[in-house]
Amino acid sequence: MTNQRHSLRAEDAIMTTSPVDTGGKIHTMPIVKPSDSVVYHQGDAAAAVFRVRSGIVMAYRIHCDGTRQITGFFQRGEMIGLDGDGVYIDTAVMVSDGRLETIPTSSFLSEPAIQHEVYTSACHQLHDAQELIMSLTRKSSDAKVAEFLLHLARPRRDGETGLNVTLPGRRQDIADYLGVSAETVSRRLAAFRREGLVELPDRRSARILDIDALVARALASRGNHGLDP
Amino acid sequence: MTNQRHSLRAEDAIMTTSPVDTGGKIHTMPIVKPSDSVVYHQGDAAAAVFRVRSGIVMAYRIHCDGTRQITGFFQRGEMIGLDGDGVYIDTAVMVSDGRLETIPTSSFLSEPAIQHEVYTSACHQLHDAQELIMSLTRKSSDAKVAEFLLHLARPRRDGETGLNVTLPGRRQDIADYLGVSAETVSRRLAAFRREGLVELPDRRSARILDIDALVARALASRGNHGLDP
DNA sequence: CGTGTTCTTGACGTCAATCAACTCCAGTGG
DNA sequence: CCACTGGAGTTGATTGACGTCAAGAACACG
Repeated sequence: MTNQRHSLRAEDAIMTTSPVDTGGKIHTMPIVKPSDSVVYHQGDAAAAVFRVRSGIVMAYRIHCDGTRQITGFFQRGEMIGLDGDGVYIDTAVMVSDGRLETIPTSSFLSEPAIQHEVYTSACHQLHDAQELIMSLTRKSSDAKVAEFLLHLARPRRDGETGLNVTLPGRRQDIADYLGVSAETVSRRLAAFRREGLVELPDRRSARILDIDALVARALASRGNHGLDP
Repeated sequence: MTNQRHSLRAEDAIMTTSPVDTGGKIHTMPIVKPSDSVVYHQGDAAAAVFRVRSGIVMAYRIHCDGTRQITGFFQRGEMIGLDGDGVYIDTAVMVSDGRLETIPTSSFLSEPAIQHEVYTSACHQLHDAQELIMSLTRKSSDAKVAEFLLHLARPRRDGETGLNVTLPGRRQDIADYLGVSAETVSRRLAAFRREGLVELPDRRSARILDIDALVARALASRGNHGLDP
């Protein structure tokens, strides 16, 4: 129903799944991954988790009816590839060029410190997933898009009057993350532009002009078009 | 917007937060918790995780606008109270009488086996949260309710022609889990009853009569009322 | 400059929230 | 035993938001 073309170069996955084991040493050197390459596939045996060193990674799952749900965008410092039963629960793809650190699952069975770090990361992601659930079910499409822009702006604020954000993917990618249609994303962005809340210099970037107004839009829940009494 | 009355007896929480530390022994005796009592509160310092021994526990979060999102129902063997930063990320309440095992967080710093078990549980919950995200955003209310009934029936199948499930909470609770209104839950259940898919002996239980038809309804995505070609 | 992809914009239909009655209990007290 | 009460559930009518379909515009590619 959504997009069937996942635009992934499958051959890139080869260099991924082989964990870099530097002769007994557990901590591994970062591997370079080009844009659009697959980090790991949903359902594959989970040999390692990865820590993002640079670039943006997106994780998604394919529904039985072919629709795609993007479960998260990950940046520097975040862990991806967590599993519970030795199998990856989602697919991870590079959205831009970047570097990843490989941490074999065998290593954190022996090293409690690493295990604790991975555990903490899992809890954070659980927290994020629950936040996403709140957003997806209780917010209007308007609020979803507004919140999404603010979420992107949070880590990278330029101290200027406006905030520049690079949109991680096409309209359809954003739509698959927010659980709306691509047309709706387009409509809401256009509305924000018309009202002077954002500028849209090109397809992959946005510039926030009125952050307070955007925050107000992000907080509004279903059918709530103003402030509460 | 949803319900403000959380019907919780706050005084019950007292016996909860004190972890049962039997003189240096880490594994703890189960504590008895009556229905509607609070296991822990969102935002409280996370002193322990809990394993459910009997009864049903529900976890929820309160949105800034007062709406409630139930993040899960937990039964025997499942872990609750996971955190990443020493603070509970949701509130847990007993839906029925039950017993809980208390596992102080301090203990699984020293015991890797426990930590690994908690980590595995965190990953499972992450998996469940992502499944919930898929359901919430891509499915019709019809499919949500059907899937919910099947989810409840999975752990406790009676080998008979019909499957009896006890509904964990009122209509509003189910609604807050599925991200729909209570009226919609009522309507969908009534529709299933009218079509002979389920029986509703009383308010807190359901009996699945035609599980295949229910599965078909659960798989249907938005606007898909029949089979695919 | 042609072709395919991505984005935008409009028209229309549908599903579910909302509001509002009404019913159905469980508990309470006369 | 029955009226009263309040919460839970059901059902109907209405409305709005968003998905879908479709056509066009903007952009990227060779």
